[in-house]
Amino acid sequence: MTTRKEKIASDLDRQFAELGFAEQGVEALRAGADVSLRTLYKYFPSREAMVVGALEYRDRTYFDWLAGGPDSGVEHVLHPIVRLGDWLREVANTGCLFLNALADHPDSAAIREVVIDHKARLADEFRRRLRTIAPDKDIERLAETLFLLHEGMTQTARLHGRERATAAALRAARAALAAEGIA
Amino acid sequence: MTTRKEKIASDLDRQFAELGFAEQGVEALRAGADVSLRTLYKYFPSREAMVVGALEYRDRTYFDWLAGGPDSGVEHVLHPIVRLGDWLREVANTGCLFLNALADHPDSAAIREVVIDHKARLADEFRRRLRTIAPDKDIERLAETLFLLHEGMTQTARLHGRERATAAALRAARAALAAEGIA
DNA sequence: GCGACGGTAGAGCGATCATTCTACCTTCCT
DNA sequence: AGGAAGGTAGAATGATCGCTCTACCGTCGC
Repeated sequence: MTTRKEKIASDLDRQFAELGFAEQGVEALRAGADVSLRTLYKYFPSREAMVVGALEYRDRTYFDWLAGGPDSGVEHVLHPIVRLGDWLREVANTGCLFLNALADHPDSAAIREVVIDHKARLADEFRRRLRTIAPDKDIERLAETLFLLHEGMTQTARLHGRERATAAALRAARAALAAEGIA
Repeated sequence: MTTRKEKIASDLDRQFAELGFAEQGVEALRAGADVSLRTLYKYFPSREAMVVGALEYRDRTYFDWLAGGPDSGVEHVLHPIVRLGDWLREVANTGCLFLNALADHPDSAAIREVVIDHKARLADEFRRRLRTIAPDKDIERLAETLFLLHEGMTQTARLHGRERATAAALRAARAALAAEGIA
């Protein structure tokens, strides 16, 4: 079931991703979501709430999108990085939506919180997957490395292109796994 | 010799780094640089020019700052990553100034250009250093990987802390070098 | 039929922004 | 001394912003 709020949040997310945060006023967001200003403010009572709503929407859909793929082995661990490559192909390549939001609203505690939550969830995803292939090892350092590669890939894709960034991230990830004696 | 314009550019850079781009109006920039509005506009005739001026200033100083350190071996190659750790300690930890500028002004061709130039120069720095330790190898893939780690480290430092991000980047860089049979 | 309800359109408000302009001051060359 | 050059302070301007408000409309149940 898609609620009306969910539909609007999806439109907001798409607009922020395509056009950035700074250059997108509330009136433009309203037009893009095809609702009246009053209705928009009913569900998101301030511009900041619209940004938070869009980020929360993307947080939800991103982890759904991550599901599937190989369910064991090294490929299972590397799947979020491969999948990020697909994501970067589908959406406009303007870097990480969460970090862009942070850059545009450095003083908003609510936005900072949702960004940190999303990134923490992503780091946990890597830990969870690593434990499936190395249950008796300390995988914390590897999890940090994979997270770093994931972040770097998003930013690098803007400058070096998606394919080269993905390949570099995967190469480095495999080397890091090998260096720790995994796979 | 420090020109007046250079001094103002340095003040702009500091202010953008500490407080971000979005929340810093021209009047605040003027106060921070301790000049009159007219003088500020004389050297930087628009707000966009102020952003470009600050980025160009940082581009210049960053490569000066990078000089020094070990002048051969793997440590020479990894020096930009180590040095980035120092940089992240000195300045406010708000991510990469260049990518933040891009996030805040997605439609400005001038800003996009200076960002891309800076990042290309950084990638070249890694290529140059790699050639000193592996003159007869194809180091392009390694250069891409080191660049990716550098970018990822900046972003990860905001969330995982500077030390852990630096350590993860260095570990992954050494593993990548080893995987390619270097060092 | 009709009133309540939940929606729309869009004008209006106050604040803030980038930019320009006026008026004055200091410094230094001749 | 005098005047040009180049600085200052800060008010004025016009545009834009986030947000609120008024007025109106279609669709229900009864």
